[in-house]
Amino acid sequence: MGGGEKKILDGVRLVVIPRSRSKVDRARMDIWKRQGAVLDSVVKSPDSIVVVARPLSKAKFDSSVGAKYRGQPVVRPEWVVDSLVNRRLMPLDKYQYSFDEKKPEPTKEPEKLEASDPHKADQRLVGFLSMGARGEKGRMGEFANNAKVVKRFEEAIRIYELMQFFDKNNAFRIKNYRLAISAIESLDKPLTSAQDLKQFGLDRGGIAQHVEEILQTGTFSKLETLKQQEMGDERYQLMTQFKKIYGVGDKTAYRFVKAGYKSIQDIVHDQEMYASLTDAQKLGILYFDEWNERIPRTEVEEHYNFVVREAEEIDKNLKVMLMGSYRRGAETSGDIDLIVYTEGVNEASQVHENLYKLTRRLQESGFIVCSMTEVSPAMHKFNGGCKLPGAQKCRRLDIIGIPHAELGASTIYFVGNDIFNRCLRMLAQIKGYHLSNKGLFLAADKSLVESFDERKILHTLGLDWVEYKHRNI
DNA sequence: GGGCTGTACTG
DNA sequence: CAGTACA
DNA sequence: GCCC
Repeated sequence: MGGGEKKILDGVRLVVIPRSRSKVDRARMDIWKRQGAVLDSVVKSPDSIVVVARPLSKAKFDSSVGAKYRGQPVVRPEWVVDSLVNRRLMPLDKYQYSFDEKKPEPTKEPEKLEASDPHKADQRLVGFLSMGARGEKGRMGEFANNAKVVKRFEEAIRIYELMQFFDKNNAFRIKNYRLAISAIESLDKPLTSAQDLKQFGLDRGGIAQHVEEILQTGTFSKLETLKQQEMGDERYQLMTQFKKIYGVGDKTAYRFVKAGYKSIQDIVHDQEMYASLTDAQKLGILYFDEWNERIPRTEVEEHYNFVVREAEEIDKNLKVMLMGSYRRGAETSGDIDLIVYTEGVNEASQVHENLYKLTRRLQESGFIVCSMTEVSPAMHKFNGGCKLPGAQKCRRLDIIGIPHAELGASTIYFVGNDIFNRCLRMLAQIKGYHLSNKGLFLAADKSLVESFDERKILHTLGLDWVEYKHRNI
């Protein structure tokens, strides 16, 4: 994060209509402001540019912009986005908003990217996304404060996660603590005050206060309160235990706690309750121990090699790739994540059928021992369990079948981690795109920008390549 | 007070 | 549709 | 927790 580069929108007055307070719109306008734009609610100057953020009728337009409208340029938001991406103001006429269009016609590709400088993007998100690309984490001693704050926040997260089963939803609080942790971990210098987190926008607000408290007093009063609450509440420990059963989320775990169960045995012994469980949950109980064990990296590779050999027997062009935490370099994984595709095959029915063929073959060979999803010629994905020949342990196996053309977007999705994906999707939204496992699309008309080339997807979002091992955010 | 990522499957 | 899962 |  260098700073001090010229602001692309310096002095540009924008009137954005309709006014919206959605998170995405806000984040987007924050970026514009940081790039020097002045945002007005009404036209205040002959130079004002009216940005129509969403399709709008002429009547609405007239009432929004009001009497002060003097024939200013009226453009689609892509004008601003493209100007930022290209680091210069784009010609307005190409981006004219017109009321009659059914779909507001967006620019196809955001032209050629002249520079891919994360600076122009939401600094906070990009800061997190480039985590790990930074300096060595040597000089451990100097970073004691960083570690201390991270540890406290992690403890708080753990307790908030327990509490949200019973009380209100802490998910977004938890998310923000996680983002703060990522920010601190990406810092290339010792943490001495919340000011050090300015580049992430965390130099004021609740998180900043907590950071200051921990740095100055070594204590974190909020955490102490949380610990008090956790202690002496057996329900929390039980919830955590029950939620480790595959297929059991918070609602079901809460049901178990309400029923007074103290162990998984209690669930099985209650015939009525057991009968009410889904097949997946019953498997989750059956394989409780094995599925909560970590799988060594080398064993993940053995499973992969087995599947690859079977796939080759079906069709030389049937490709299998290892995804998930393995791809991020983890020494152990919770499950085995595979993508399968067939060279040159994009048609949905064929994609599904090829996944079906592979799954059937793996079932017949005895590798797949159980399944949580229906195995049919129309399957999109497989979730189940597998065992290597002669092995004792059943491992969780996920396979998704994808059109070859979607390899890049699918890889982003399936390599993860989840937080990385969420940041990326958020960043996409802010920049007027929509990112899913199927591809990167323009938000305006859902037209495909890129799905095959992972690099291109990141690049279009203003990011340089992010190594898989740096996606653990 | 309300929103906060996006998709697929089960029952 | 709610619940759960996947990243 | 953060932002409007």
